[in-house]
Amino acid sequence: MTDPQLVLAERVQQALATAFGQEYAAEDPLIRPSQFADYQANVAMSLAKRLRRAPRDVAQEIAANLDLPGTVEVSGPGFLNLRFHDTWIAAEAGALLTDDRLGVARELPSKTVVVDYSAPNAAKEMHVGHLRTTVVGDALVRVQEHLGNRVVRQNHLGDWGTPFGMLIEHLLDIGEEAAVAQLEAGNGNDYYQAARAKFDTDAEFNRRARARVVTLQAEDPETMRLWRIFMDATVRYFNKVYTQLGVTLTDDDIAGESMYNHALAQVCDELQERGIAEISDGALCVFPPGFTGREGAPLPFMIRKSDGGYGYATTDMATMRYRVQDLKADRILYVIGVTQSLHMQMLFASAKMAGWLPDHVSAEHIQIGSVLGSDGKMFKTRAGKSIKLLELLDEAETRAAAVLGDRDYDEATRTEIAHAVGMGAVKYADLSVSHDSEYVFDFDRMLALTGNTGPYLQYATARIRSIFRRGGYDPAASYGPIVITHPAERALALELLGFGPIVAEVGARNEPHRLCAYLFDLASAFTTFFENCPVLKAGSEEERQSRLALSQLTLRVLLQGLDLLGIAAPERM
RNA sequence: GCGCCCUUAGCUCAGCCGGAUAGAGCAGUGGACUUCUAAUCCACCGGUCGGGGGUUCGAAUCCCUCAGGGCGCGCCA
Repeated sequence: MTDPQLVLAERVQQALATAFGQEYAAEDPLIRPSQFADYQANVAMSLAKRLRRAPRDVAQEIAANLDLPGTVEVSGPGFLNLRFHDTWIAAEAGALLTDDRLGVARELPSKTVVVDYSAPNAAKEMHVGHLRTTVVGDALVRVQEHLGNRVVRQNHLGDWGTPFGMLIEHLLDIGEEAAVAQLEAGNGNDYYQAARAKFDTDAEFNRRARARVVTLQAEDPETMRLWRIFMDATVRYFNKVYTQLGVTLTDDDIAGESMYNHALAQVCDELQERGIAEISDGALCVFPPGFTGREGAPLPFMIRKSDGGYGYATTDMATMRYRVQDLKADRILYVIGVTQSLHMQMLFASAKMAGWLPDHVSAEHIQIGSVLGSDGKMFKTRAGKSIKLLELLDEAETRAAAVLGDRDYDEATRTEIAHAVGMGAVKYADLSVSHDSEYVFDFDRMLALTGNTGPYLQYATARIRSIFRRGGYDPAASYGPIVITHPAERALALELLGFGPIVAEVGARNEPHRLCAYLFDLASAFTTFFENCPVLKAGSEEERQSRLALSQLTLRVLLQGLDLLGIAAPERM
């Protein structure tokens, strides 16, 4: 199976070399999708000036030397309209039938990709934003693994720091059992606020909380026991969210801030000794070049506060070193909110100064945009409180069940479908918009069965399965060969060839929304095919075999694509 | 004050490594159901791509500038 665009690029480059000399063989042929053909090449116009010839002449000359499994025509000021032969498309699509990777190439050489995502903070509210970093991160992880890379998931939990003093004291106040119950139930927010309120108003509690921070830092056994009780209960809640969502994170992927506690002093000492960090106003800071704050003053990346405490900058530096030196990362993806942009830039710059982020390692901040309510502001309830994630997910399933209407399913099947559709809707909404843009959360829109939604794609797979079921065919059996006789068959087959390239692109650019757009286009192409080309009632056995093959391929690509997004597709809807 | 991001159809968003007449979904209007799941489809309507300037054969896309909005900016993480 070959990427159509690559085929065209190679052929056009050959033509360039033949027509204008070997030095043009590596020229980018500027292959782009076209509304007038399958693809177009725009290289003639960009080359015209250098060749001192009219663009149209250049285009003519390329066309004359072009050897294609298709046709070429010069158009407009110098566009090359490229069109494949039907037989070529049919043969390439046919090759997918026996390719269990559906045209997705493995990345060679394989890389080690560390993906930092989800990272809820146990000492802060977990909100819809965490849902998005989790969902997007998990999709990126799935794509990277499918591309053959070694993926190391890192759930950088906020599980350490000064707030844990008051959180532990509050646990003692209300009792371990009550605390665990509250945390497991996902009421960590209420828990935090109760602790906070006492911390702010109750002098005695405040004193205890501060003292508790000290024993925590010293890893006093009893304090550590309490801390573990708190964290275990909290993690059980996180896991509930992950399980319901179908996220691949497990306890093995937890690599929270506490894990780096021991490295912090050494990080600071080393950076100070090497002159990379300096004392400023009593705090130890790195001043990476190019960052300025008020009045042009250099902006500090503070790795030790003046009171000797450490902040997240310190932990992040230790984390970077660990990922590069111990995990042997080739790429590190930080799937973190866009609001952390400046911090990330300073982290990367500081780590480079320290030599902990060498040039051959690529650290990338996958900026996650905020999720907004219908009022265009941060997604909250009317009371201003954050919405609890489990409640939100449950509501998605309830609404999904309602969308299913009165289809004739038994209760268990119904629940199962509602679960898949509800989660698919929520996840697809997070994934189908470019990850760095904000978007407005809207149940009605994400659960719609029409348009670019998860349920629409799931429904598309259910319909295809229905064809096989109705006809008594097995979608896993082999069909074909593929013969193209109708434009809708042609368009569908060509679309199928685009799966491998789009997955590679998503892996390279970390942009799952491109896969969403592709799958939606594919589903649309299938619908057009479905409307125009009877499968079971095809005119001949040959035609039926061909159309079954196209249907089977579409189903497999949709399922594989949805799986890469972390979305399950029910057999029926 | 400094820095980053955003502004594309009534709404929600793509497109932004420059390429032909700027796309999709929803909403609106008009069609298509004795069906391979009509919950799916088709067509139409709808935009001076925030304003202005520049680079270019060609700009939604690159550069400058202005306006409006968001976010961040030494001791929270």
